Amino acid sequence: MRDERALLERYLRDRGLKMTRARETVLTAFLGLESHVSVEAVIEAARRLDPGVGQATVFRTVKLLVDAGLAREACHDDGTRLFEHAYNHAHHDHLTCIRCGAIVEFIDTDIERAQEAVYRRYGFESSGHRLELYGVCPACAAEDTD
Amino acid sequence: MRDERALLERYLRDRGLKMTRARETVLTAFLGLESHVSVEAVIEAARRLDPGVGQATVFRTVKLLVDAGLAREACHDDGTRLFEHAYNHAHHDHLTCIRCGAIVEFIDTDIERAQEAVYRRYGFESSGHRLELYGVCPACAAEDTD
DNA sequence: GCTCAAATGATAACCCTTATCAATACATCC
DNA sequence: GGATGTATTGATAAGGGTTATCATTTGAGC
Repeated sequence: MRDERALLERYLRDRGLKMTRARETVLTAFLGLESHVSVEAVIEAARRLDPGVGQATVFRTVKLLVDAGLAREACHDDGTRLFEHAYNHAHHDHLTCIRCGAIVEFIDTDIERAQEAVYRRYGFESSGHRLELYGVCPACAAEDTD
Repeated sequence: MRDERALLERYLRDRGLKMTRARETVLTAFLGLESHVSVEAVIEAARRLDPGVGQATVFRTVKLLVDAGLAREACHDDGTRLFEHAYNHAHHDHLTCIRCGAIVEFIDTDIERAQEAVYRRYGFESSGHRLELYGVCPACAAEDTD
């Protein structure tokens, strides 16, 4: 939390922007939530800390957090964007259960390596990727056989 | 085209739905377009065949095409959904240039294999995945060094 | 052909997100 | 510490893409 705040302050200062109470509230709210949160969830959390926070401000601040490297946009399947922590959270991919929505975060070095090979094959410079695996988790699969 | 039409007809018949002129128009329009089209593009193409087609109908029919296995939803990064052909189009992933938007379709058996290993590791039944690699294509990278 | 449910198209509504703008708060300079 | 000028705020409206509503039309089976 201390680190994140310092990171955001530096990001703002470097661009002539200001550290405000609203931005601090949104940052605290976001850090207190688990992964894969919608902006709406951040709005609710922020208003528990300070009911006066406007939703436009939260949208703007979440975008700032992404630019500052504190948040990262995750999957957005139904038109709603989801965000997750990016600071001190190593890169990972997602394995999602299509029944119950459970999300497993994983990292697989074989996949990463193979992706690098694809970049080389087509002469692209890598700048990131998004991998979502979909399936049925063990618990939901067990229900099917009951 | 004949196959696709037959496929759609069977899909509709099995569900007590009807093959209509509008649905035929949308199917023809969609099949005549290249990969990664927005619904708006399908609307334009459909209205070139039959100006009277309503946009709500195109949205509904594209969804039908997805359910029938003729179309597949591709990436949707800016809030707009994109669709691509799914019939007689082998599974593939996408490598996208973040500068010029060029899209390379590729299939990599190493990645596919490694994904299967991830499913096994977590006990999930596979039901599909989405992989988008982002980078800078050779042409755009060359411009940077000019 | 008749019948009846499904489908259409025009329109309004919906959701998420962004723009507008007067009022306010912040950081800097004195 | 206080004035100054710009960034920021929050309320509201607007925007874009998608979906719901509903009277009218169309299709498939009898």
